[in-house]
Amino acid sequence: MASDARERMVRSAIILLAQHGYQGTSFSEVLSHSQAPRGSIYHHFPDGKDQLIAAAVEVAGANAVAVLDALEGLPAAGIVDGFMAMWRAVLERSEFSAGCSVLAVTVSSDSAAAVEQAGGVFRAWTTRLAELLGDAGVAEPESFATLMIAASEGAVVLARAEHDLAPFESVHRRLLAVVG
Amino acid sequence: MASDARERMVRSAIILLAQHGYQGTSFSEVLSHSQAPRGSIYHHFPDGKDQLIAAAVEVAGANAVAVLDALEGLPAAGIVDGFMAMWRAVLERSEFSAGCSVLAVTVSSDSAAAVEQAGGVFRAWTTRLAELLGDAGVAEPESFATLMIAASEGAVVLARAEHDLAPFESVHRRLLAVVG
DNA sequence: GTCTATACGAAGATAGAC
DNA sequence: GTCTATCTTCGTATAGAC
Repeated sequence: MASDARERMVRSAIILLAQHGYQGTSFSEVLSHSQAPRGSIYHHFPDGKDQLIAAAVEVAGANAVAVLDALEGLPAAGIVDGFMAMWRAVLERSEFSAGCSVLAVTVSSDSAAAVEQAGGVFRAWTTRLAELLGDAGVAEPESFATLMIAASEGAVVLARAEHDLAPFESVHRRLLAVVG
Repeated sequence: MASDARERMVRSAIILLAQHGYQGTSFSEVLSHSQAPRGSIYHHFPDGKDQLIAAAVEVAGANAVAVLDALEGLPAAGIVDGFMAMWRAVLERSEFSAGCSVLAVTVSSDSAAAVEQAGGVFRAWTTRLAELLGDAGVAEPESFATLMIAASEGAVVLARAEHDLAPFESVHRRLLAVVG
């Protein structure tokens, strides 16, 4: 299928961003990872790399929102567990070689527009998570949602750097204690 | 002074890492930022970029440990405030263009050795912070220290992406509530 | 200890054939 | 819609003069 190539490239860009950051996500890497045909880069992304990265951030953001949506109606502890399980899966499946692609764009992109877009994604996550926590009866849901996003992002980085799930699990337990 | 050049280059590398990540910290950038003479790169860093980055991570790690040391003897809330003040200063002075250079190396370096070294720095911070918190009478000091490092690192990223100190301050307040 | 010059590869991007 | 070829710029690194 022809239009499959674009989707595969975006998906590969998300993975490569999560592993090696912005500059590590080169066209060559994306093409070899996605098995997409070389001549179709500027067909699908006429504005070049910026457009590819923007698509990747958008899709990565939407993916996490979908994970959050699936947690609707759960009690607070279930929401915490579900959200942390998503990040744990990233760490385990990649053997600590991948993290959050949106965070990677924030700290390693040279494009102000890309950072802005990442900020929008973080805001969307925080807003949706706060809704769920509020429905579950958590006090000050926005404040706890912000803590949860920040702590989980940081915990993923710590686990990656230390090649150890321990700091991630420690943060997970502490978040449960706070919300309990 | 001749031997000043090396120190200036390392200092510039720390700043550039915090702003643009690993690949954004090129020799050209480091040289123009540090005003160091071009011919002295491989004099001071015969092993090239890897050696420069390693020196930057080591110094950045030691700098934060020094900040922690200065908080010795304070009550728990003072330790939280002092640690968060360090990161707040980075965000404010850079107008949200800089974050943590050790985190940046973790997520955007292509060198496994550099990531290992970053992990060692995070461990050292956590250990020292846990000591201080334990002395201040905090229960489960290691677990809270890990949460604090993770949450502060994540909060810095959120504030950068959103160009707003609000998520950072929200996390700061929540950490105080947890420890208080 | 610092300089210039340069080698070599990889990056993003464009042109034009098919 | 995909291909090959090519351009330019930038990155790291080295050689050899001063």
